Amino acid sequence: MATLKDVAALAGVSVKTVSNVVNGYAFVKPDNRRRVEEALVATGYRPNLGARNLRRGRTGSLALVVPELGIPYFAELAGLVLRAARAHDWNVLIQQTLGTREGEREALAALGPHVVDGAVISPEALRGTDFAGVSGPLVLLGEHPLDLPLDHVGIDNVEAARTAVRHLLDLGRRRIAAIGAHPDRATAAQRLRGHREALADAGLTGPVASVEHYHRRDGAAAMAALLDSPEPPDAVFCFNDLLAAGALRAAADRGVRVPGDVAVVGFDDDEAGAYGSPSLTTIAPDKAGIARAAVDLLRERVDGRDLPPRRVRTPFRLRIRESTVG
Amino acid sequence: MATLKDVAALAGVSVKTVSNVVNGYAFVKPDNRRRVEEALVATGYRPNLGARNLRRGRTGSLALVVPELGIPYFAELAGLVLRAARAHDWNVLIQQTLGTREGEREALAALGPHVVDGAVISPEALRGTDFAGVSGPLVLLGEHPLDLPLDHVGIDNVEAARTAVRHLLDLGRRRIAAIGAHPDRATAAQRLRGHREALADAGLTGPVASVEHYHRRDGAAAMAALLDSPEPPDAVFCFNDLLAAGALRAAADRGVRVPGDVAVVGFDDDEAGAYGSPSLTTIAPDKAGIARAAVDLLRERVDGRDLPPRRVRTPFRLRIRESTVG
DNA sequence: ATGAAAGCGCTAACAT
DNA sequence: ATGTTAGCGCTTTCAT
Repeated sequence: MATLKDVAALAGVSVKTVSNVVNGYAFVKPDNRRRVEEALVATGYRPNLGARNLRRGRTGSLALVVPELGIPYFAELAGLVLRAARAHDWNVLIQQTLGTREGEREALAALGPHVVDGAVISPEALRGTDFAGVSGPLVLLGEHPLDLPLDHVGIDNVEAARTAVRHLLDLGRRRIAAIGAHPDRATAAQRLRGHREALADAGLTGPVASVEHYHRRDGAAAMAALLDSPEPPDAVFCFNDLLAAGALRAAADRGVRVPGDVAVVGFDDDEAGAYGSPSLTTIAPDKAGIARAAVDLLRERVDGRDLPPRRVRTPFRLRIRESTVG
Repeated sequence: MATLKDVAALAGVSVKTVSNVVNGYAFVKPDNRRRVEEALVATGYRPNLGARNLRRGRTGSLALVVPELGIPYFAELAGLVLRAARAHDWNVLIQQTLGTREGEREALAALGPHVVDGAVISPEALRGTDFAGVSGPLVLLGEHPLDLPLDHVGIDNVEAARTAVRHLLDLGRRRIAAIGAHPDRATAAQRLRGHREALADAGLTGPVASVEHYHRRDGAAAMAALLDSPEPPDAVFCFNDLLAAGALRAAADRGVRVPGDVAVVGFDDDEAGAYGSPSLTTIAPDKAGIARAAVDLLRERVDGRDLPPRRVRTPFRLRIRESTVG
């Protein structure tokens, strides 16, 4: 692999001049420029980004930390972050945490200093203290009770959950369950609160099912238990579309009709939900907006502006489909 | 950020000794070791990986190049590659190509030399000549007619497609369509060939639908056209589960029963297919095996062994579900 | 406008 | 066992 020095030798100039040409510096004698450019192609020179970054003190990469790429919401989000990052000439390095605090701490540790310019992280179970040793700029996805001087971007989960449950109430449903409670996930607490508040406004309460993971399997198990209970619900609000997919399947397995016997609402707007039978009513966050905002925020931080922590609240909408208005 | 030099100064030793401690070199005087370790924690020292890699001539990262993370198969595969790479202390940098030749060439170019130690790439439309300027070790996912001295890992697509179509024939279906033909995708050609051959063995032929993308939308459109044709098929083999999901939806929209009127087989074994109604019969590749093999192969190449190009053929199985044997 | 040389933080060869 | 030093490839003063 040719280095600047090789090129300089071939062109008969100093490395400085070659560097100037490579970096588009304007004032290079035309004759030298030509010779350098020829040497550049002759050697097939490609800059060593590692060396350049070492010198510049930047890495050219950012980290994206998510629970799991197997969860469609995060896969889609990751794709959008990749796209947004490319606009800033950033490479993206992805880490999976599996949604555990341990995994999240490991991820934070693994990308110690100098490996990325900053990180976009979607924490599930992190405590404030876990951020102590963190090096670079950080943007948090989702709302968190963590009172840290960090940028956040995400939707209003409480309001979104309220919207979902109100939709069910408007449809005349009265026994509305929630599936997805989790002891130490911040978003779960918020969505649960939205569920509780919307019901309270109507003078109601509803059963709550906890899950260990946000996977289809867990949604199916929770739904099965709910349907087999003495007082089965006439509607279910699931905290993500995977849980909802499992719930739909459990209903089908029992011959329970959706939405006839029980209406189902999800959260995330995975494309799979739009194509299933019945198609899934869901809360649709603006994922592209989230990805873009997160990367832009990170860029500003990395550029060193000394800004106060910001919270960007992205919009969402309720997409009504067959699982509630078949 | 503390450097080796800072630590050395604080501990009153040379950088070499600190480096020895940091790198777990055995022979350090206990007293010095203790002092260095104290200085290490006192300064909160974290090695500058960029500098270390510059020196070692490695980057500590590998690239994974896939069409799109929005496609569940690639999202899941990416998650598995992430996991496999962690076992080798590799960070993974993901690039999306959107399945176009242009995107694939850009991805190859973007990760010029020095940014990754090597790449795992899942090419769709790449020609042999596009690999000319590639720097490091490369492992190709899927089988490709490209006659390049590169490692490949993937399943036998022709045989897998044959298996899918034979299953349909065994069920008594006689008009078996294929959805997913594409002019310049290597895997499409292979699956098409399997379809054709299995039918030919039974003295049959079947309609073939081309698609532009491998998305649900395209599957739905293709299925709609097939069902509306003068001689609708009694079975459909889709080249991935997304196309199959679209096909199932199109059938449902027309009141066509699956598998009663038309049986559907997919490819990839996305988990969504197992939970849908009807659940989807599909070809299930060993994704974890593919991810592991690819990363292991890359590791050997990076370690500089001068090996001949290898092809690892990973197993697959047919998962029979409701969409063919309701 | 360009060259010489220092230095980013680290590892490894060499010396002691 | 540990210190000294060169050098990975690049950018950037500082001269000229």
